[in-house]
Amino acid sequence: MKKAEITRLTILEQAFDLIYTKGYQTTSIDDILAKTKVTKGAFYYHFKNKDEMGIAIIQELIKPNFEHYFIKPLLQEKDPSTILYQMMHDALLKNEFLKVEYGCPASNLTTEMAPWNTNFTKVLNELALKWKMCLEICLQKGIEQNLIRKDIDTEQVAIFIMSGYWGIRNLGKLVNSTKVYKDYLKQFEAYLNLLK
Amino acid sequence: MKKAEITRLTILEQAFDLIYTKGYQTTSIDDILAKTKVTKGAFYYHFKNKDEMGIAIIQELIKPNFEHYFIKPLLQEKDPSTILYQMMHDALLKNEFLKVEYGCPASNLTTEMAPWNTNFTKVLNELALKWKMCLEICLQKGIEQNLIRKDIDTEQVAIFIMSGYWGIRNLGKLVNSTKVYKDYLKQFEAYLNLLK
DNA sequence: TAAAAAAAATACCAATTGGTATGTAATATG
DNA sequence: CATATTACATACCAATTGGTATTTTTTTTA
Repeated sequence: MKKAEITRLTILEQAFDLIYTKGYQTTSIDDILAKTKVTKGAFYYHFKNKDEMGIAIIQELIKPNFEHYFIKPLLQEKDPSTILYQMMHDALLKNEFLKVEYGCPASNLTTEMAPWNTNFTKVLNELALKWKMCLEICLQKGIEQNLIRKDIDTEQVAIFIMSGYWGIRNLGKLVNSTKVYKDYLKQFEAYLNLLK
Repeated sequence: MKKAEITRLTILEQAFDLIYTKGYQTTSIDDILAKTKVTKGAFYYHFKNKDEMGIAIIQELIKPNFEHYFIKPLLQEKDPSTILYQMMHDALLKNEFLKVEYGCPASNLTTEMAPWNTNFTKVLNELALKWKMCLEICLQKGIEQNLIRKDIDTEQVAIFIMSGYWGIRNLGKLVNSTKVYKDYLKQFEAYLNLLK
């Protein structure tokens, strides 16, 4: 790996940490420079401006993690309710990338940026849409294999699952404890049984 | 109503609008002054600083609305599943205070402020806790009246309901359409039937 | 190894931020 | 009606913000 690439990646990773813990707007470029020990010249050599860096963080750090924990599991050849429970369980309790006290990075950014920054929202929307689509595909396959009831509306179910995830992340952040995750998972399991 | 009180309330209401639509940090005091046509002297006569105003908005504007839509319905003498569905339905579709494209003000503030402002988080946490408690009380009464299964864990259910609400607010904000609210409500109804 | 291009360092800047100091008008009170 | 207090107005400020211009160092390439 080239030295320049390392610099760039360092900026992205450390900036992600700051933004994830403090929020995008409260993280100043000077904060990032102080943490990375990179100079302003180097920073602006790699990124046109702060927002471009923010988008790069989503694309190059958040997205891969998202693919791993939220998309890949859905493509397995197992029965959907097992898959969905496993996905939720691992996303909440096995993902060391995410910390309960800081919530979900993508959800945080959505809330913070949606009202005034369309670039961020566009990228985040793509992630959400992909997740929804894959959830639906997973459910549809289940229907075809008689593992899921035929009369469910896959879009409705996908939306219900997504909102549950985002919400519990937010609640976890508020109370700062994984206890709520575990409570949530129990009810999620009960809900999934409805689909069979 | 005294003139000074009107000034104060104007600031709170207009500032709420700005913060709800743009976020707390992106709303500057000068923004608020421009919108309200109040001078800086007047502003700082009524509020010690920006954060004190923020807290006042939660206590004096958000909280009453919250009590009306999220607490009061729960105290009715009806069967819980009807109450809960009605509460969710009205909160999402009947509350003109809240707009789909801007999400839930309390949830927005939680996400934005939690990592770095303990004052805000404390007040918001109180709201969340009260909601949870009242949800549990509502369910407990249902159990005693044989309207709700005895074997449910009221805390778990309360947590599941809360996260669903927050999540769907976030999703609504992302896609900017009440369609997801309606989809969500359908599945919420199905989930509530599980409790009977 | 010299020139060119890439990468990084340094110094600077205008705009905005939340907040203060001080002055003045309006209102209440005795 | 005099005085005190409340309510608001104006002008100012230090700190921070994202960003730029310029120079220097490092690396690549011919």
